[in-house]
Parts: sequence; C-alpha cells; structure tokens
Amino acid sequence: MKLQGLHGQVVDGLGRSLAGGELRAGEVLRLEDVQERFGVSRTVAREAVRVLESKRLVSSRPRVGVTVRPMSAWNLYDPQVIRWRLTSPGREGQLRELAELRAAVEPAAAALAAQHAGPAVRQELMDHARALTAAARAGDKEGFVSADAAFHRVLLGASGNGMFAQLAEVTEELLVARRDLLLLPERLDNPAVRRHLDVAAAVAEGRGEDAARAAGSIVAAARDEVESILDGTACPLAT
Amino acid sequence: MKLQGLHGQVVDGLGRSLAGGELRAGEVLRLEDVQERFGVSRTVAREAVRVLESKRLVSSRPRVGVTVRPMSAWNLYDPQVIRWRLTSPGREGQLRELAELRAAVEPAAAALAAQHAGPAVRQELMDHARALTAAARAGDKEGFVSADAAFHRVLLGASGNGMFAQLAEVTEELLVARRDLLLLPERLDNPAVRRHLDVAAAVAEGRGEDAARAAGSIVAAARDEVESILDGTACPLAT
DNA sequence: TAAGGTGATTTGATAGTACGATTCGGGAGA
DNA sequence: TCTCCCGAATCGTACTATCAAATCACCTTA
Repeated sequence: MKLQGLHGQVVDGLGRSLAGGELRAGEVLRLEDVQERFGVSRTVAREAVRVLESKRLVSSRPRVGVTVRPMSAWNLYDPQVIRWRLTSPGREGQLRELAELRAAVEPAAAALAAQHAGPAVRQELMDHARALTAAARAGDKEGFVSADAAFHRVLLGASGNGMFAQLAEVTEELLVARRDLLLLPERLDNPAVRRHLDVAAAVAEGRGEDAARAAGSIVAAARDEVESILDGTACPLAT
Repeated sequence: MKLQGLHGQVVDGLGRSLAGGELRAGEVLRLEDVQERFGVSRTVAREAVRVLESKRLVSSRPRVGVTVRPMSAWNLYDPQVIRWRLTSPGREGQLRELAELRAAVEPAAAALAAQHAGPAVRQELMDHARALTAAARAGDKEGFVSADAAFHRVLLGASGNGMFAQLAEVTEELLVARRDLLLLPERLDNPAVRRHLDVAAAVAEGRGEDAARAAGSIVAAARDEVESILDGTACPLAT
C-alpha cells in the first residue's frame, strides 16, 4: 500500500502503535510528542491526528491532548484499521472476527445475487468457479487463491448491496492471511471447493435458497478452519 | 451529533454534498474552492480534505485537485458516511442495504451470544425482551423503540465479535428511521415482538441454533418490512 | 473548608512562504 | 504531419510564526 504524503506515514505509524497495544486506551499524548516522534511539523501532526480522529481511534480536546479511545469505539470496518489489527498481536482475534463476519454475510449475498445478477455476471461467476476447481486439481496454489478471491469478489458485488460488495476487499486479505498461515493444504481439491460450482449454478438458475445454502457451507468451513488453526487444534480442512 | 471544530463543519458540509449527489464522481474541486465555499483558511480546508480522503470519498493529487471517487470506493461502514447517505436522496438504498446487512449478521451474532454470554448479559437480555413486550402491549411507542434498541445492542455486544457489536450503532439508526418512516404501526404487539423472548430464552439456555433461528425471523421480518415500504407496497408488519 | 477566580498550558485557527510534483503545451527533429 | 522532449504554469505539500480559545490546576479569599 502506497502511503501518500508525509502525514500518511504518521497516520500509519500511530495506527500500528494503537492497534498493537503500545498505546493503550485512556493514554494521552500531546501533539508535540507526535511531532518529535516522527520528526514532522505541527501541521502534519495535526492532520494525522485528524485522520485518526475520523477513524475514531483517538479524540483530541483542547488543554488535555490526544487521548486514545477504547478499541470498541474504533471504526473496525475501516480497511486501514483492519490491516493494522491484522499485523499486530491481536491478529488472531481480527482473523476470527473477519471469518465470522464473512460466514454471516456471504450466504445472504449469494441469495441476493441469485435474484439480481445479470447474464454476464452469472457467466463470470461460473468461469471463476471452473478456474478454481481446475487450479485445485492441478495443485496450482497461486491460481487457486486468485480464482477464489475473484469468485467471492464477483459474488459479493453481484448482491447489489454496496456494503456487502465492500467486504470483498477484506475477504481477500482473509484469504491471503489463510494462505500465509497454513501454507495451503497439499490437497486443494476438497468438498468446499466443489461447492463453488454449486453456488455458481444456483445463482445462474436464480435459486436463491440453494445459493445461500451452498455459500453457507463454504464460508462455515472456512470459518471453522480459521478457528481450529487459532485454537491450535491443527488439522485444517480435514472434513 | 456535535460537530467538533471548524474542520468538522466543512467535512460534514462536503460529505452531505457528496452523499447527496451534488458533487458527482469524477468531479474535481480545488482546495481554494473549499476555502471560499465555507469561508475557512487553507489549513482547515486541508484537514477537511484529509478526513474525507481517509473515508475514501475523495482523493487529492497535486496539479489536479480533489477528485470525487465513485461511491463504490467509499468507506460505506463509516457511521458518518451512513448518516450522510441516510439524509440524502439515496436514503432508500441505504436503508435497504442496512436492513439486509442486519438480516445477515444478527442471526450469527445470536448464535455466538448463546455460546459466550455470561449470566449477567443473559439476564439483561431477558429484561429487555420483557420490557419490549410490555411496551408493545401497553402501546408505548417510545419505550418500545428504546427497549428494542437496547435488546439488539446487548445481543450484538454479547457475540464477542467487535465488528458485530459495532453494528449496534447503525442498527439503532435503522430503528429510528423505521419509526419516522411509518410512525410505527398501531398494533405494536405482533409475532416478531414475541420472538425477542424466544431469542433471549435460547441465549440463556445456550441453544445457539434456536437463537439464530429466532433472531433470523425477527430481522427477516424487519427487512421485508423495509423493502415493502420502499417499494410502496405498503401494509407493513402485515404477516 | 469550600467557592471562586486567575493564570498557565495545550489545542484551534490563520497567514505567509518555499518547495515539489504533475500536467499541459510548445518547439525541435524525424 | 507526427512524435518526442523539455519548460513553464499550477496546484497540492510542508513548514514556521502568531494569535485566539478552551480548560484544568492552583491559589486566593470568604
């Protein structure tokens, strides 16, 4: 990610410290501290604080300084915040939450897609599903991940719900995190993969209920996989 | 909502213009335009643009100015963005999307709450459900809405998922919007209300599946109600 | 001891200036 | 006539200096 401008670097640096717990809730820091820590002018420090304030990570008040807000107040859906949490000690919790969110949303998105998707989108969905299964059979990890990401991006976008569609970005980060975490199983070809074809077919034929059910089994499996890894129970994708 | 600072007013003013479609995607405006439009200094205008940029509503580049990004790029989960969309011509679309999101998430939250909720929370949930049904029977609209909001806030918070919990804020706005939209039906006492007791009971007894099912029927009804109103089909809460 | 005021500290806001990057247009060469 | 390169205009970027406003802590006073 290309950090634009000097203030972007300050935002990123502070954001990481916040997400990493280095700066805990309730702590206050003066604008001057920010200036010194990053070697920037007051203007840049102020802009950085403004941005962090808009993400609800901090609140700035005269005479008291910049106080860190509790994590429950943060804009947890902000992609940048998600990224910070994903590269911090709280990484596991963020992964679990994302997996749960995805498990909740994607079945609904699939059902909506079955209602609203146009012919081109239905075709595209089917193509991605086929590419996915082909990559799985061939053991092509790179192609697998990209086809998986593309499939879910199209599916979420086809829901006609902008908020659903926007989850594609974080879903992709979940997928790459999963890849990095377990280096992908040797056997890519598992039941969950074939479900993608079921989803594509159900969407193509307008069967919303079936699309939701098939999508549900995919994301539930992914969620359970993430949870089992985080619990150290190992044996991902066993079922 | 208390707009803090001069720059906050500029952010809000620009945000409304953007959400309202007054400034369309691709349009560019110079920093100087912002200064003149709101009668503020360069610094304030810059801070406002920075905040809008962090919400992904605009992107600022040298030599070209501040360009409006397409709505699909915006941080649609930012509470402020939601509020702007909720007070703009696109209001109906935002309401529909929120209702769909809620319908997807709350069953999952209920299931998680059944697993994780402590005794105090289970009691609190039951209390709110009882207050809700009492208010419904008494025809107390104010008490009804506040009990409803409190119930869903506790439920989402009890899921142990911070991202779910954060949807409580927007859910409440959905509830008040619904109230304003149809002035609440005369008969508050309907099947969906009684389901709240089912949810509370299922959570209290750790029956995740049942909790999800009961919560699902509540939010599905609410979603269909919103959709029927927006389609002009009238007759809300009929079923 | 309690209430009120006053001062010091920190953010809020503005003005002015220098710098850098990017785009547009003109001119030279093929 | 077309292409490529270079310069200039333009706009955002960044810094400094300065004043205003708000708030908390301390001190005075009843």
